[in-house]
Amino acid sequence: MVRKKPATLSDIAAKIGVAPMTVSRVVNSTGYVSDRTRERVMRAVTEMNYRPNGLARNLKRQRTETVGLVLGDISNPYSTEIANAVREGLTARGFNLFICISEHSAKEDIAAFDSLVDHNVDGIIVATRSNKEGDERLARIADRNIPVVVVGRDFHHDHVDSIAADNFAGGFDATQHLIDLGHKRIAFIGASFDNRGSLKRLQGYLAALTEHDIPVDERLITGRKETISDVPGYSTEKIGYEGMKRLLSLPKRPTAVFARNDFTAVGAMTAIKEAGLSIPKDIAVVGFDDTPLALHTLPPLTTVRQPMRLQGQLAAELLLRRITNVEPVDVEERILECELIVRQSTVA
Amino acid sequence: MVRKKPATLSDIAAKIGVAPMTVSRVVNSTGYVSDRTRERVMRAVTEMNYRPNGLARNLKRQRTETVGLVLGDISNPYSTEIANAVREGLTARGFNLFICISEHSAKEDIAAFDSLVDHNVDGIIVATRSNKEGDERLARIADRNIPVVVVGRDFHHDHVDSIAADNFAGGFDATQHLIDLGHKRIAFIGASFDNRGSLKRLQGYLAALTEHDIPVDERLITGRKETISDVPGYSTEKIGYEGMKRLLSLPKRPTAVFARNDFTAVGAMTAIKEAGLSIPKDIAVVGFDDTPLALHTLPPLTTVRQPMRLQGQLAAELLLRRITNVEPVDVEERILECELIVRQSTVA
DNA sequence: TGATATTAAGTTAACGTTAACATCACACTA
DNA sequence: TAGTGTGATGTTAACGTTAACTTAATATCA
Repeated sequence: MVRKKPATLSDIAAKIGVAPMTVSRVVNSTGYVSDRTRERVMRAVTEMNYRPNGLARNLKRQRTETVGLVLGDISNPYSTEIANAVREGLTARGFNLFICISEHSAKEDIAAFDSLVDHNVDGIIVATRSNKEGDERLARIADRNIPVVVVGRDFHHDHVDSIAADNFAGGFDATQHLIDLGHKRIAFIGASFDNRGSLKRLQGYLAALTEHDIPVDERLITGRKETISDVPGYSTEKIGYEGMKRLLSLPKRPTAVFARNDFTAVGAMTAIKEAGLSIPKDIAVVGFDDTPLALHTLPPLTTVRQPMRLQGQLAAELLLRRITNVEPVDVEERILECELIVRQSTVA
Repeated sequence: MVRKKPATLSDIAAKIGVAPMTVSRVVNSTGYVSDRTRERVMRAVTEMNYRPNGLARNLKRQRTETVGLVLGDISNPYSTEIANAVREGLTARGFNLFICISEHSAKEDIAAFDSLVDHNVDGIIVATRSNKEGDERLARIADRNIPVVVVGRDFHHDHVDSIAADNFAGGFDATQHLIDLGHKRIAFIGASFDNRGSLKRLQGYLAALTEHDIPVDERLITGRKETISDVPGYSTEKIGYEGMKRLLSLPKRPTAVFARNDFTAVGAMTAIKEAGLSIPKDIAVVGFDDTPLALHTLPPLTTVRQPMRLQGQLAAELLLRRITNVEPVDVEERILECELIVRQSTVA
């Protein structure tokens, strides 16, 4: 498309017969400029629809006042809440936020990192799941002393802060709650047994069973076997629904299910109700995340609340600390507590 | 924080005793470079952890291969789906996507536009709701011949393409469907009567009633009176729940409700079930958007599907057309059809 | 064998801005 | 009246890259 060249500082300067520097001073409200000159410049700026070229400005200034946030699948409340909290923390301090999406693939993770680095953002917050190539690139970025903070990602580096919810404890508590209610056959929906290496919620579930000498029955752990390229990365209603169907067809069905997240729990609940069973009498259900939805299921969903906003706030705070501090700062690795919210899907 | 200066082209060049241009050629795989030199450069690049400075490169090249997307509240499937579709369309063509969030306030809208323009993005897709100041700024940006496409935003400009779902027809069809089923007292949840000026779904509802000579009862239209600064902008389960409660307490309650979106519908369904009423026998429910959730409510939700992905795809396509085309292009203003999906929340 | 390509570099001058310094006029002070 | 301050500008040289041009060596061909 024919794009007439946008006006530059020099264009304005030439038009009214002053030095570009004078225009720069007006535009940035720095240094001395007489009222008369200022006004003439202003008029020209408006007339020519001038906007400073950010690239040139940032190149010269060596900072962009912009932060990048890399999210996986954005269609889940976790990403969303974090993004909002990060944004609030940053805009309050005058920083812009650019969000990049990488649908949980290493390649896209890297592409996102690179495009942010290429735009010279002042720092990066990463909230995608860990993967080998991505971690390597991230380490290289951190090596270059670009401030990086990871959220909910298993990544460690000399000067990368990390924040995560205590998913293990959350999974443990959820399962413990069901055990306390007398359940022995407790299912897990949302991942396969093979994911136990990386999925903390599943680990918590397994640990709780073990602690109470309840044997682990692999048939009770159901859900897509997760790979990094799964899209969406977030476990869905569909997975919950189908997983529950499978569980219901077992010779001896579970009396309780712990779903990996609320969406999955909702899908499971649908399957349970369709089978004509009652919640929690026949089968108790626990979710995870305490999304707004959890209040509006029938019955309302018992779930584990993770402090999503807090994670975002902290991420913004720690990143700004790194960006602003002249002195090197110590690494912070925070694990935040989760809270079991008991509702009627487990106790009538 | 102590940030040791990142290596530049010249640093590499100095280190191995060649001209910066030669390094540039290696890095960009352009022009002629001997194998020996190439290899030496490559080694130095790795050794010094060199990455080209995107600001400088883009400043020189006068393009960034980056597109900005401005979303309102990202915590709703509409934003999410559009973002994903846009992203797909762009990455396929080698463009990066930066997403900015503006919680539906004019101020933040403008801040987002500005920060994108400042980073010299090659084009902008705007999917936030219309507001006066924002529209003005957007017009100024379009005046500068920066490619702009709006999605679901009521904005018209000589060279800004626009895309939207036919929300009016969707609202009409949903209401028509309920009328066809014999309903006379049909409520609308999710906005107030005062929003009829801007809310197409509500207009469709009103038009359908009028066409069938059903008098409009303002008490049956309930929901937050919307202002631009509402956060989140998306109508929620809570609003649906509370709205339905109000409707149920009316002397003569409705026999059907059309909810502004699926979330609102889910909230309404909870309220209906809590009141011991049956869906659809006592009260029929229609939602809007056909989110994944709609399949997993009980009963499954009748809803209006709007082509979210398509909107995103088209937006990417039209924007790329503007970015790529050397010739001026005609304005495209597309209104996409919606589709009524009938499920058991209206017909048993 | 000279003419013409091809390969492999180097040089120069921007892209648009601003930090740092320089200049000059004028007012004020001792 | 010289000395100092300060207000209002201008000048220069980067920031890191690359397009466009130049140079020089080597290869190819009639």
